[in-house]
Amino acid sequence: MVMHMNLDERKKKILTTIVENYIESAEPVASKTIAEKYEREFSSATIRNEMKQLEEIGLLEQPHISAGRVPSTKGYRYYVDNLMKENILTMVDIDYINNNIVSYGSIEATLENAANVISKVLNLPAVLHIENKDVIENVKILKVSDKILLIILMSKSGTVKDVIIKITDTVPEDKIDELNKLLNQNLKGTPLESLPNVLSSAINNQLNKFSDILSALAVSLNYEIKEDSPNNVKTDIKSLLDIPEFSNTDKMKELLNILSTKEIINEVMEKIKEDDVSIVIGSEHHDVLLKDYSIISLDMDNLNVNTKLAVLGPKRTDYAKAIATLKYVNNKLKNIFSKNEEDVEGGSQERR
Amino acid sequence: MVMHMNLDERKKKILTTIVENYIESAEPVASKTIAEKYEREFSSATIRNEMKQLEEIGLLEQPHISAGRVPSTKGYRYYVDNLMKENILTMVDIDYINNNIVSYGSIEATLENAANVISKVLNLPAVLHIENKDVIENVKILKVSDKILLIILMSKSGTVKDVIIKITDTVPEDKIDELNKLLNQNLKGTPLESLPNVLSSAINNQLNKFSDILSALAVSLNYEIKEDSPNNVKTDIKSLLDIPEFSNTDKMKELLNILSTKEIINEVMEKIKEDDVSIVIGSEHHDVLLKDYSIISLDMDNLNVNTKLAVLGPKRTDYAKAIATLKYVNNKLKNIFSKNEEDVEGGSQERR
DNA sequence: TTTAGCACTCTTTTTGTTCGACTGCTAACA
DNA sequence: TGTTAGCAGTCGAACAAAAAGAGTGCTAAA
Repeated sequence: MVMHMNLDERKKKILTTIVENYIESAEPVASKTIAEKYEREFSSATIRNEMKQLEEIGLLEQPHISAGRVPSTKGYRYYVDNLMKENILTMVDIDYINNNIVSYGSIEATLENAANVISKVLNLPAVLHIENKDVIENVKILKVSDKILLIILMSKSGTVKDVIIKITDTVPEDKIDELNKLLNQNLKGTPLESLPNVLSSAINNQLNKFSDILSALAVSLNYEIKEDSPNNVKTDIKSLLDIPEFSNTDKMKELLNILSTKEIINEVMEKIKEDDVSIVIGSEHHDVLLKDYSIISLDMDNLNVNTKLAVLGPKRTDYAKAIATLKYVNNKLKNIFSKNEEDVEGGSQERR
Repeated sequence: MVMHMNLDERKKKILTTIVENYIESAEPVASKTIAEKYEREFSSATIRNEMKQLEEIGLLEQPHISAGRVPSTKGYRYYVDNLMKENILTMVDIDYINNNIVSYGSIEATLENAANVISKVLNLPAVLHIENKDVIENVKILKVSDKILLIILMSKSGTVKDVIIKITDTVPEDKIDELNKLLNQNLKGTPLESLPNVLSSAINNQLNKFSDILSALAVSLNYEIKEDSPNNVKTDIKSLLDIPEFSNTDKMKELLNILSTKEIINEVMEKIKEDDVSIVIGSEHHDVLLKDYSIISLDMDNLNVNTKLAVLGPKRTDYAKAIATLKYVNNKLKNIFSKNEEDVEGGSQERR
């Protein structure tokens, strides 16, 4: 995907200026603006000539003949691959991140919070995709009181999920022991994700005499998993409305539509593969609906959880800042998770 | 608040038509439209005379001289108090509600889901306010494994909250028993809401030798409570954008602003008192920011949880449908909760 | 009391005009 | 050969004027 093309220094300068100017202002950039920026190192006429050539090789576009130039998808690509300088986050952003990236109870909650922080810093929607590869190691049933059972699911990696079940009739101790044994046999090695399915098929087969207890368990787990599976999009709509690209209703609807269409987001998330920040710009997307959007994403593996985090914005996104933010947050998260690993990872229970 | 005023039948007819027409179309209603609707039972000129009188008593307004009429706040009020017929929900809506109002694990989850359903049916933002008056009855600590403790909080009403705590150093059995005793002494009778505060002050006093365990508990509870306290607003932004009142960016921002301003929403929620559906229209609100909005709300008490559910819309809201929906959902919820009560209430653990 | 009809008002839509922002090109210049 | 000043040309944005349309209020008559 990396774009090579031999541009002379002046063309690089001009392209850089146009991209960065447009990212900031959302207005097409005129030759005069560039000439002034370089204090008339070259005249606007010269720049016009250069711009024309840049347009011919497809790096720039002109909304209409009497307008300035705007980067094309190829233009952004060239900029991202060759011209962009590393962004240094402002102290404000760094402080915000430092104060807000913290460890919550569970890995999931910690990551959700991180997605929220990223969305706030970049003022763009952040999409979080968590794939929990953890499998169940051990099941424990405790009788809390006469009519309350506690089922504790411990996973291979050491995380714990627990569910409280209220039952109608008292169950004798030995029955509970039996169920405990059976559950261990049936569930050991089951990935957390497929737990509800495995459980419901178990209810229909060997374990049907415990169907009361187990279906209560299934309902509760199902709710949790149902909750998480619609892609986890974090964004502040109010501030999105301030972005010129989304300040009209139709564009806003388009964006919301993209964000709520599982298929689109899933396809995007699945394609994230590299273990670093990756960027897909406008028409580089497979889906035409995304032709005006860019996605900056990060693939990170923490413990047994494969996490993908993506930020969706207009093509005119501050790529450098987005990358810097994702990387910085990622490092913070790595610290948190590795520290937890040392101590004894996690703080408490899996919530939300 | 109920409005009385002697209108003759024809005026009532006309007012009703104007309100209902405007609720449906969002366009000022013209005399001609009304005349046609009644198949020229009376001429448009007659209706114009009537409309003028209705305007004089303050029930109608005219956006400008050559426009039709729009109900004033007083007009809506008169309609709601005297003219409105009971709405019969469509089969589609009833089916949707029947299929989606179900009991989830906890009361909170069930109510949140209900708020979501209401928001979907009415296509308006729904605000949920849960005030849990339940107090802690009993605390139990279980040692799940060497480094994992489970703390179970049972409330007076029988609901259960539990938290898993991972600890660094193994704690001997007798220490745990001691902590358990102390916790019971300290927490019994504490309302769930003030748990984090009580806990953190306990850490600073008698219980400070268990601060490791207790602060982990506090963090986890804090997260939960922090999550819930920003008022629980359920809405689908995408479809809100289709409502004429919110289809421009500024109005949308205003709405989002209202919904995210705790003070406004809290004040509104606190005022909800009657044990039935109540309606506040436009300028009847204390807060001028709400002058273009109406709130239809429901106060329901389930078990130990005082629940208030409000729907916020433009003044041009379909009040009859809103009322019908709230009532219908409320009945469904009452069924669910009373059934749970019988069986053994709840299904499982408190989640989310 | 009702109503037909018309003058009047105000908004919305359309059309026309001007203004300004840029470019592209040409011709001159270094 | 590359650079630049200058100017004609293009197009959008802003503004103004004109026309169309929607409704009312009022008058006068039924």
